[in-house]
Amino acid sequence: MRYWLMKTEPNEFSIDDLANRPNQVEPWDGVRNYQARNMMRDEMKRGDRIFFYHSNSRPPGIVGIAEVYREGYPDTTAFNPEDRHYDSKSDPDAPRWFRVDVRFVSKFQHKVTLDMLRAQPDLVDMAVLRRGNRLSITPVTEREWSCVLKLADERP
DNA sequence: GCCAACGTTGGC
DNA sequence: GCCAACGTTGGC
Repeated sequence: MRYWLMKTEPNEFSIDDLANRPNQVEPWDGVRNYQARNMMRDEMKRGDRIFFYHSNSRPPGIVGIAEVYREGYPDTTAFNPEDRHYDSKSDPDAPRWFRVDVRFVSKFQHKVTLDMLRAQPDLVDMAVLRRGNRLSITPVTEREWSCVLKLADERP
């Protein structure tokens, strides 16, 4: 099993939105970046765990855990001209964009903030913390995963 | 609202 | 294939 981190703006889609969905499942669509597409299409497997990260939030940070519920399949929002993520170059016969479905697992008592992550020596190499990183999906190592879980627990 | 970082686009 | 222009991301 692998670990991931997925970013979302909570005013667009938050962990509470996910928890309130029927079956607590939601398709992660609208991603229009090839690196993120490749991870969803090729690498993310059912049962993989996901840190749910709120960006453009005060403060930004990890708010809980989700899991991959359905593995990569075509993102049909790319075919819909009415959709804000419409891409005329995505052909239904050869889809350009993919999504996974994610399922809610748990919400932290307290957000593990970006500042807390940056203060951890064990997390200096964490992909999401790399300077200038804008990828909305990044891999997380097992070591990083348990370090963040510890931070979530330690918080009073 | 600002702006640094970075991906994408398109002219050449 | 280069690179300037442009758009987006996301912290601050």
